[in-house]
Amino acid sequence: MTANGFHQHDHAACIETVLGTVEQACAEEGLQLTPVRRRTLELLLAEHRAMGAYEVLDRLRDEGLGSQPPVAYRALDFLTKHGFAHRIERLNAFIACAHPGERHAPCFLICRACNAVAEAPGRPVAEALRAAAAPLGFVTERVAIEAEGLCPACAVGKP
Amino acid sequence: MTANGFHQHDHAACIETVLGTVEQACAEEGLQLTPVRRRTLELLLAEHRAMGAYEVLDRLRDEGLGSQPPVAYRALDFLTKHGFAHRIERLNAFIACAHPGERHAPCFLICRACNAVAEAPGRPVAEALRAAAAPLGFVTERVAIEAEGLCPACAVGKP
DNA sequence: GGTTGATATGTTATACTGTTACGCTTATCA
DNA sequence: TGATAAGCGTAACAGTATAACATATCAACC
Repeated sequence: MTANGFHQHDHAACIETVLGTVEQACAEEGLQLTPVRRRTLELLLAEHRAMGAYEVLDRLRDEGLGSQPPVAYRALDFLTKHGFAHRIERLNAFIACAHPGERHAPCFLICRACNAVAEAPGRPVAEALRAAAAPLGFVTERVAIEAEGLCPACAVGKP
Repeated sequence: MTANGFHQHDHAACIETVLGTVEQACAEEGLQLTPVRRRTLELLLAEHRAMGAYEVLDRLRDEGLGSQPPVAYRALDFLTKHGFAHRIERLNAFIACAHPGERHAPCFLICRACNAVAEAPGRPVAEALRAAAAPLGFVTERVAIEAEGLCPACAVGKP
């Protein structure tokens, strides 16, 4: 058991579930979940936090799965492009998607104290953003919605 | 006249207005609008677009106002900290605030074609984000809300 | 006047993040 | 079988950001 979305949960089971979902999605869409890509996703899932590209690269290198930055960036690009992972702009880091398969506009809550990142239901927020953009004639394609603050655990007793 | 917020406007007048507002705000709050800080703000205002820190630094260096990265970063930190400029996470860049003084949760529209950045009314979006975060026990302190897409000018004819 | 503390700046070095470019391998398919 | 595309390996480099330490300035205070 470890923290995810600020809550305790069965970590191993959640990894299995997500991996299975992603495998299925790749099969259905003809995407190649190659060893590097799969292992990268597994690393993100195992950590259950936002990881920098170079942090991922270090792990991959340890396992003989690529030693140069482009290897990690390509894998992360693949994962983010297909919604299996997300990029946290504020942290220049990446996190495994908590709900792969579901078409969702993610929104992230970043704890400034412990760096935990939770994925919150972002549909209403994304809609509000689109609504704000439309009057200006702006065509919204992607959104990055991130809140920084304190997670429940860190909010207790910390100013 | 040049583009701001995807619209034409009187550029010189808008620079004057903002500078005046910021000067007043600094006076009232006892903040030091030093030469480097003031010039940095002027640069951002004159360009009326998101500028990278090193781009700002190059200009400052040309004018003998500091030649090393920390100089630019400190000035930009000061401006963003006090709401006179904003950081665009998606671009690793900075832009002068269009409405200094007004307490506002900014939300940005970034054109992926011409890189123009507009500041849109973000209050409803920020509120929606807070509403999404609260049930998880997250205490929101700052928000970064950015939309990427096409501005009105670039949306015409471009796919 | 001199001291002290707070704030801002100057400077060096370094760390972190991301991309370009090129070549090789493999899989696929006409 | 040859052409094409996708993925990976590698080297080199470009862009972004900070740590650490020195210096300067100025106001408050004794």
